[in-house]
Amino acid sequence: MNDKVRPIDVTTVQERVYQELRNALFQGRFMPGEVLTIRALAAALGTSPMPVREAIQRLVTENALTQLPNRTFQVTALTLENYDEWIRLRCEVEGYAAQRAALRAPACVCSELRKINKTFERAVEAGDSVGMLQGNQHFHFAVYEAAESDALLKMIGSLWLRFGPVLSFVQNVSGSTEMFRRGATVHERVVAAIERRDAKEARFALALDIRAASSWFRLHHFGSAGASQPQPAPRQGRH
Amino acid sequence: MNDKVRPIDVTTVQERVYQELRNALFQGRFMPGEVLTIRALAAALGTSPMPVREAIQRLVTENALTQLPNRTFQVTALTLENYDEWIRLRCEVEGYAAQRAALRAPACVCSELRKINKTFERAVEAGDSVGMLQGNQHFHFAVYEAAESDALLKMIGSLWLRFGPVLSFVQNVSGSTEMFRRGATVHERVVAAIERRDAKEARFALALDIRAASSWFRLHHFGSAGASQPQPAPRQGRH
DNA sequence: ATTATTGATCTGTGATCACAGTCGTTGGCG
DNA sequence: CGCCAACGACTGTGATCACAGATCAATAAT
Repeated sequence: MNDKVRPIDVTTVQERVYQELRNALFQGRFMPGEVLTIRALAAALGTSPMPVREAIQRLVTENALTQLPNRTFQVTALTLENYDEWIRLRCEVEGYAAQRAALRAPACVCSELRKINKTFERAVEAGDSVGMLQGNQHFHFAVYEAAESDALLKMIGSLWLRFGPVLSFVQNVSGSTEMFRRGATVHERVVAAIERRDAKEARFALALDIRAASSWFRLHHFGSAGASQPQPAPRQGRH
Repeated sequence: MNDKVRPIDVTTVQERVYQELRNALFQGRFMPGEVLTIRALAAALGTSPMPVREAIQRLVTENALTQLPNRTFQVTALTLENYDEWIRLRCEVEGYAAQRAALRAPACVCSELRKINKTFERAVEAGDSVGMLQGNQHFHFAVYEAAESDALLKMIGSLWLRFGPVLSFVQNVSGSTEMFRRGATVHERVVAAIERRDAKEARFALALDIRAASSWFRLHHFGSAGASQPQPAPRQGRH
């Protein structure tokens, strides 16, 4: 019977709405601070408000959306005050993931990572801004998947949700090419560290990548004023 | 007019349900693997099913509850396979919080921490098992609050949610007194490190505390061997 | 006596409705 | 001309209902 019909999607409508909103946030299709209404989303998604409100509540729990005192929802806007806070958290958690990947990843993933980074580099040289963002994201998550921890991967995905809207803002800023080009170099450094199982260096290099990109973002997003440099050196975890 | 009436709770019913369930999980009032039904909870809480399902969905996104393929909900049961995974994550994240606390905390919080730890020690010596758990939790979160990061605090709370049910299981295991007594000693080591702003040592000591407690828990919860015993909760779920 | 089937009951899910707030606009009054 | 009040069009929230799938139990058939 398997040759006659194929399995269909049996997931909940609410789950699909959640995934759709998540993807949209990831790809920066929403602006930071943008107001979302349940009914409008329901109409756009072609469902009733019911699944949408549950999906929205889940995103609020993840801090991807914020509920104002008016009880209206908006895409969480990173302020200058808590921007560095989030970046440092990312350095810790994603650095740990890289460290774990260096200890666990089989050798074959390194060539895979290099291939992904090559695609990323091509997008950079071509000036394809959406390709850059996607390539960068693709590389990072390939590393995190190599850490082989569902819990960790989920946590990182939750962290990235808050930066998706920021990306949308940076898409059309000139000068990003140079920044991404340096990023590709650091990526190679990460892969090399994973290849020789140097967990400490993998962690440092990945945190460096985040820190470099974040300071560039901060400069163009908030302006230079008040910009405090994140911690001078990454702290190594002990085991 | 302020002297005639006092402010009342204007939060959403859904929010209150969420907090109530969260507290219940924190305090280990639910068994790992216990099955929860929306209607039963709604009746127990005195509301309609509507706020409950939203609260439950939020807890599912936090991995505090799990939705089976049956689409029924159960309190997430930590298996031997992913137990260590969660513990290592906790060591990283909570260790980072301790490190941050060491760098930021004003001196006055150290005396506060010592006071909390003293209360904890008294509960240990008195053999008050719920007092031990509460005291331990109280101390840890006092440290994490000293890190002064809402995002971090929320993330840690989310991590602890999964260990609440485990605590309920360990409450009536003999020999916990000795374990907690050692914990109080390590707590003191954490405070000392924070006091002299030794971030590295604070991180190490706090991770040590988690690791020591977790290996003790694992021994009594899963048994010494790799064989994981069937979950202590009722029946349900053959999938 | 044992197995298979059917029926009742309970599960989550989605839609719809009612309601109480909030916001913006428009109308009328000073 | 400017300000304020009232109205109307939104918002999220909670309750209720209808329905499909799953579970369990009792009954019927072998």
